[in-house]
Amino acid sequence: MARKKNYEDNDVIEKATELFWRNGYENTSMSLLESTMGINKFSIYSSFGSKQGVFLRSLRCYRNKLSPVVIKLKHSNDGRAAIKQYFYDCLATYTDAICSKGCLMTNTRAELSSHVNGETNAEILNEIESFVHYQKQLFIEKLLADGEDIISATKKANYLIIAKQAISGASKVHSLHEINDFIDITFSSI
Amino acid sequence: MARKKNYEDNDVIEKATELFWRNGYENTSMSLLESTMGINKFSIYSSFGSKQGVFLRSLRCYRNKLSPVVIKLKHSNDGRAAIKQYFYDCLATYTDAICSKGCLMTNTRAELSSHVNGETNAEILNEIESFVHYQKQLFIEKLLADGEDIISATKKANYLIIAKQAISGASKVHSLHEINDFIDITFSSI
DNA sequence: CTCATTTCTAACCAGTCGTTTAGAAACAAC
DNA sequence: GTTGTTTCTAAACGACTGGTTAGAAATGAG
Repeated sequence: MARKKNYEDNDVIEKATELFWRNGYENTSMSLLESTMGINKFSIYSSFGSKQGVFLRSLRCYRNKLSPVVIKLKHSNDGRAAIKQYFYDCLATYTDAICSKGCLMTNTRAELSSHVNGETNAEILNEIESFVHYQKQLFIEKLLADGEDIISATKKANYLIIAKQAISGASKVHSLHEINDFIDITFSSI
Repeated sequence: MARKKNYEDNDVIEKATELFWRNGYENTSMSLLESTMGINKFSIYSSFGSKQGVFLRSLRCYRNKLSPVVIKLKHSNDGRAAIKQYFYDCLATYTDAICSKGCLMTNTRAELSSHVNGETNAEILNEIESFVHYQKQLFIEKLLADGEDIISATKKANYLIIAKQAISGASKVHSLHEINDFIDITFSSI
């Protein structure tokens, strides 16, 4: 029984996600969020509470973007070949027409983990950590299905987790050629 | 024929380096630099011109810290075993009593390469890029000495450059155990 | 239409950012 | 001791930060 708001939460979060993805958390200001989301600070704060609230919703939005690729890996029967394909699929999501933005979660973990103001960002980092853990379990699952024993599957999963993070970072500063070299050799060794 | 300044440039830069290394460029404010370097803003600006000036001197200071490790690699005759040792040596410099700060150059490249205000930071990024290039040439040199042909040596050097950057990032969020798994498998495949 | 409720605009908050500057303090040459 | 030069302290600069708020505008219920 009152005025209706003229925007959809999911629509404006979609735009915020793109912005955080490109700029990082700290380097995305509220005024930049205002202009990009197309609503002003009052609306942002009344809908999402805080800058961190916007970011948490953006993280969820990002995971949704990623989920088809993750599901494809989960349901695949190709063992480590499926993991290699997963690497390529993820790499494709990092890159748009202009440049590579890397992985939003990997970027954010690198950005926030060094800060000492840990308490404030703990919720964000927990979300990311739990995804990384899920991803690692998927890797182990695929390696076991490929005939690996649990010891070496775990060791190789540790390797692959770090290698996948490397691709996120490298996609921003290296050529596609160099990254393909990296993926090739990464999977030639496991 | 005037007042003498009561600090040594190299001494205060040493402290600034530690600070940038731990916090990153953007997250190190001038007032934090003031208190850590032990001199006030006037002195900082008259000695180093700007925040970026302080950082460029800090980068040089960091390279000096790293140089014995690089020289050790350069003069070694152990081929890829020397590169593996170089990885361990670098990893050791990333970690102090409290935590791992990663590699200052790798951290900085990741932090600044995404910003669109590229012009301002171009000088910093150029310095870093030239070091990465030199490092890659060293890797190629060692692989060639190990009997590799130039094509595969180059491909493997691309792989190693990205792997080494991965260690910098991973050292901040993964256990030493996981990183050792990573280095082991990295060198088992080349 | 009236009225209560919600969303909107736009100004404002205190705090911090990198940088500058006026003036006091210290020093070397005379 | 005076003078000229440099370094120091400390306050201030405008621009920006994340966040708040008063009041106008819009809406649905009676």
